[in-house]
Amino acid sequence: MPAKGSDTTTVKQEDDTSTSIVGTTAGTTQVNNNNVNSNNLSSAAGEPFSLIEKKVVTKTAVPLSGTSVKSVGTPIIVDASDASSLLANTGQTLTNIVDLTHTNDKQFLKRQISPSGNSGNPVITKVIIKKNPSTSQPQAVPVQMSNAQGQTLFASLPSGISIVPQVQTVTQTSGINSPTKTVTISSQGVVSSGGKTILALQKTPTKGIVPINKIPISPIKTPTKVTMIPVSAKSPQRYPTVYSSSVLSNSLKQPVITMSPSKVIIKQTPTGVVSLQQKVQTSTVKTVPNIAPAQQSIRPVTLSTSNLQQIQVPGSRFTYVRLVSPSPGTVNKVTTATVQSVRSIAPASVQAGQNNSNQVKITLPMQGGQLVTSKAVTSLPNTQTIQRILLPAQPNQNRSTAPTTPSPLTQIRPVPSTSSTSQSLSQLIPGATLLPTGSNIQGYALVPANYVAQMAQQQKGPSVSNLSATTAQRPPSDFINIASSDPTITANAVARNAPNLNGGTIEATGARPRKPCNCTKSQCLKLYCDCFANGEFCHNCNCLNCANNLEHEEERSRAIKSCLDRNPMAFHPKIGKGKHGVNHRKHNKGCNCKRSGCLKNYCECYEAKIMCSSSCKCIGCKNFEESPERKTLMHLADAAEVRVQQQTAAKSKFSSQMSGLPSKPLPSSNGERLPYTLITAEVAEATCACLLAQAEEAERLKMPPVVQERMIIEEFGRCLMQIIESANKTKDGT
DNA sequence: GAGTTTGAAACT
DNA sequence: CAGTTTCAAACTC
Repeated sequence: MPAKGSDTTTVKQEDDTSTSIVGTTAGTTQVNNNNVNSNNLSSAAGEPFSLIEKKVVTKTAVPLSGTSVKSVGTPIIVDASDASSLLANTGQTLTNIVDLTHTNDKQFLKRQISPSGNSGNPVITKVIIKKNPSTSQPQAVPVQMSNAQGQTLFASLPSGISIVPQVQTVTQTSGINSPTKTVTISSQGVVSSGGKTILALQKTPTKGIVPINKIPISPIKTPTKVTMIPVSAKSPQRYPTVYSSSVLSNSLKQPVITMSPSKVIIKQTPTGVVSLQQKVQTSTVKTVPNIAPAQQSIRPVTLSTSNLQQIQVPGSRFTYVRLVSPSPGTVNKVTTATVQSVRSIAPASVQAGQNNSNQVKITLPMQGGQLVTSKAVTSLPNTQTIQRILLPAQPNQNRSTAPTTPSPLTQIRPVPSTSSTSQSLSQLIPGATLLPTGSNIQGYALVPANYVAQMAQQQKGPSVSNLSATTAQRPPSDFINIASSDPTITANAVARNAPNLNGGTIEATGARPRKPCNCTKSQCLKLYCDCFANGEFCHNCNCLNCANNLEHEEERSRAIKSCLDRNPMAFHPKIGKGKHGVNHRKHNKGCNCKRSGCLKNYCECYEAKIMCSSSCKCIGCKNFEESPERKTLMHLADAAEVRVQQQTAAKSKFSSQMSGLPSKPLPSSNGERLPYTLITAEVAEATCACLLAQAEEAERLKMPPVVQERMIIEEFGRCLMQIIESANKTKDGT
């Protein structure tokens, strides 16, 4: 479905991994899929251009359930003029971006380009890197696009970064039996296909394009190269942060895209960095596995002239800067703007002012339809040294049943630790934590994910202003990692993070109850440490000599790299989908149990509540479907769970009954404390008798034990009520 | 809470 | 890749 006014490029493609996402001329992007749960701003799609106000949607595609699309990447905006050199410089090749890697079809790229002689209209060239049909070498395919409206939508970006002010739709024909697929390139250059957000390369705006500032998306040293936006996928599961060794490795050196001869995979790094991962000799865009819908969208980002708060970590040579929303609103609002994710794609829009205005109004859809809007000074000086935009980290999770509660937005941005950064920092997303460029881990920083909620919790609900003030002085230990606050999220370490973390309670802030680690020797920098394995900072843990925090960021980064060197999949979820889909989870690596029969939590499969599979190398496994031992355990577990639930319910009921009563003894007129003074031995005895009678009655009715318990407890509640009533009557003389 | 068991991770 | 060691969680008492 070509967007109105957009050019259409038809691509014949054999691969059918794509569905369609259609953008509009307004720059909004709408996922063309019924499954899309766009909870807000979806109506914005199709909005025509306006000279007064333009909308640019920056978002990732919503995963499309029921499609085969697995990979949802990150829109990457690259200066087309640099594309070739980028490839050359990296010594690698980039071929598969939109999966346009077909080599034998002259129709590979049927371009229907608007007349370039569209006088007065800016002509923008987009470049898609694809495989050269004849040489199989990567090449940049420029696609000219003209703005049908002849309007300038985008102010100038930092040199090299551009936004194509209109959407281009690429229709893919996936072979004879495959339906036509559409790939749409949104106005930000986000190439999306079926929930996949794919790399788009765009040329710097040509003459006539009005500069705009945008969310900083550029490497510090080469401030225009890469934009990374959250990865998403269709699976309802949420999975741990994906660490990419190659990316990390590269990132530790140069902020460049990691590319491979055949594919670029946009992934997340350990620190939540959305990044790219190599994958060789594969023709399809690889899935970032099992990221829940909640993770699939770009977190709402509000550009604002936020207050910048520099955080000087004692003993650290880093200067951290974080943004705090200048809004005098509520904590919730700040939290929303900072860390909240949206379940479905909620397109954020950038509303550009009049041409040449250097203000951009960013409207960001928030969960629940709430919009947070703020104005931002958008001039992004070319001298800015922001190296990379690290967009929201995806929380770690491997439980398919995990609800998609908001996960924290985490952002990592290296910045120079000089005062000159203030201006550019003004565009940072609230909550961002910045690393100085001087760091040899520049390009990475650790973002205080969820810190707002944490602070709210720790500080017993401070106001926003307090939040802001205190944030600046918070020690790094208060910054937690990029992991999710999802109460049910479990992290990468599969088994250990199975369901009932911290007893299954959910923190008051809604943050996931994270089980504190107790590491003593690993400094929490090895995979032994669950926090580390989950891509999280230690926080409120019991570990000794912990280095899994901001204060040891370099060390931590090295450790991550080391882990990835050993095992590139080290930070991948251990539990993946089995052959039969989401409902058949499977331990990717399999367990290796010898003595536990795979029926204890030592076993990662068992702990993850999945059965052992052919991948397992366990001995004496009893964790299979027909295992009587397993069934027995399951029944026991179920019974226990029911019992706990009933007890909880009974407690709750009792509490509600008691809620109307004085919480502490009220002094009576004569100094007595009623009704408590009435609980004499006789009263207690009578109460016991009532309870016994109730127990007998329950037994006579042959109620299940749990029901009997409940009956007795309820009887006890009634007794108490009677006692209290009697006390009150006595007190009142009635 | 201390000690033991267990299996993944790390190491050789 | 296999064997061994280290480690921290799970478990037992």
